Amino acid sequence: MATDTRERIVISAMQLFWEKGYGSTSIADVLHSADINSGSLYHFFPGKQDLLLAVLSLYHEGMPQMLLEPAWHGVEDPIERIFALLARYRESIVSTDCTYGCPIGSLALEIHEPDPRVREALAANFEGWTDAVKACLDAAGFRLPQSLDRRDLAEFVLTTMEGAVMQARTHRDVAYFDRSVRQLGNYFEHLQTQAARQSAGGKARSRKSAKSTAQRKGAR
Amino acid sequence: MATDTRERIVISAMQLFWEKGYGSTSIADVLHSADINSGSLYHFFPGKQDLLLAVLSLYHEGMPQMLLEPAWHGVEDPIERIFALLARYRESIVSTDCTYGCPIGSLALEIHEPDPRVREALAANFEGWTDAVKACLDAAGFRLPQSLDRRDLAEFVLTTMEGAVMQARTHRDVAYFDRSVRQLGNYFEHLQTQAARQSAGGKARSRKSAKSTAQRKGAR
DNA sequence: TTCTTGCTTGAATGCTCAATCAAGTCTGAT
DNA sequence: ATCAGACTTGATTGAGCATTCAAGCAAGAA
Repeated sequence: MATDTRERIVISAMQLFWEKGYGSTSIADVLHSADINSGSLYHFFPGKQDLLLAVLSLYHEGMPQMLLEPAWHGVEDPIERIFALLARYRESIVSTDCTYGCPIGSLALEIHEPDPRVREALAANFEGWTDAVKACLDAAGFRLPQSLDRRDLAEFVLTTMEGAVMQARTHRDVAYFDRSVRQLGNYFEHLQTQAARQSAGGKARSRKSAKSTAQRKGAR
Repeated sequence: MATDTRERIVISAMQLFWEKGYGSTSIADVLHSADINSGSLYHFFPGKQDLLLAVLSLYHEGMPQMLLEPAWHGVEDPIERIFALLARYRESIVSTDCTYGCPIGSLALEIHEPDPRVREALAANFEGWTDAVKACLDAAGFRLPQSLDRRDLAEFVLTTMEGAVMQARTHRDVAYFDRSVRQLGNYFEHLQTQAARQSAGGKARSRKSAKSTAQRKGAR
């Protein structure tokens, strides 16, 4: 069936781009992996780049089912969910012997002169990721300081994940990932004790704590 | 002169790998940029990969002069030096219209099946970077908690830089870099107030604070 | 049955690339 | 002056690449 072929192509490409990168994956690789001929591929996709766009779409649209749901299964606490998400990436690093990393991050750094549509698709993937983390941070409510911008922190979680994956892959050692995540955990603990202190003090002097909410540093 | 040619080749390759990446830079690009013929290049380097190794060596050996000294000129405070280093990367992002990032990070994620020597050269560059940051953290002495592992934090600074650069490049917007660095700054402030609290309390109950030093979480 | 449309086949095209090599030139030592 | 070794020249090779295309197939509509 036609849909089936198209799907096989995209899945094969997704896997190969993850393993070998975009540039090092040839169309012939995809054809072989999906067990089709070049004509079929070019029937569905004008060129290699459009195939990349389809892969990035699949990552974006599949994020809830392919990434978030498995990571969050059985985890309800919003802050735990953030670290469960990071743990999911850890598993993926370990299960590939520290050779593959975050597919989006790898593509983002590999492609130096991206077509605007590719760049936007990459950015949309990052955006979706941080949105998911931000939702957790919002759900954490008063456990985090009110003065804290939750989107900034969500972006920082992504920053940590990507930087940590990069080092683990380069050193072929998950411990590099673990140590960075532990530092992020330490930061979260600091933030939570700060929030606890503020809300404890806030009951005594509620007018002042209201002021500190307005005090947010970075207006976006 | 011979040395001159070799140097021109490596400098050209360094620039091109940064701009276009390793895979997208052809030998012909290097030949044109260095204004030489292929025979000369292959006289000095057995192949393209050896040229990459030479570039990575140059980054590694040139780090003090090419990166640290300019970044730290006029900055003495060790913690300020860390953020001055990050500010240097910020400049480089801005001056390339958010198109280029950290050359080492880009290469680290671009090259998927690296020759062991390439992987080690990349790792050595990261190591050199974190060593430099760790030296700052060591110099910060009691301003940071004694329970804190300074190498872990140094790695976390690199993590932040790489992740922040990646996002700024992908979104073509330095603000992403700035926000992550600001979060790191916030973490540093927390650490410093924690250290201040501990050392203030430590004077009163010095035996207990000695215990908290031994309490370090992550034995490496 | 016949036609149309969506899909498939796989050889062919033309290009780019890393790497090679035989023939040189330049330099400094003897 | 002669020679050796270091370096340079630039055309050439051959492999791999993305993409094209003419020809075919299958299945539902008319």
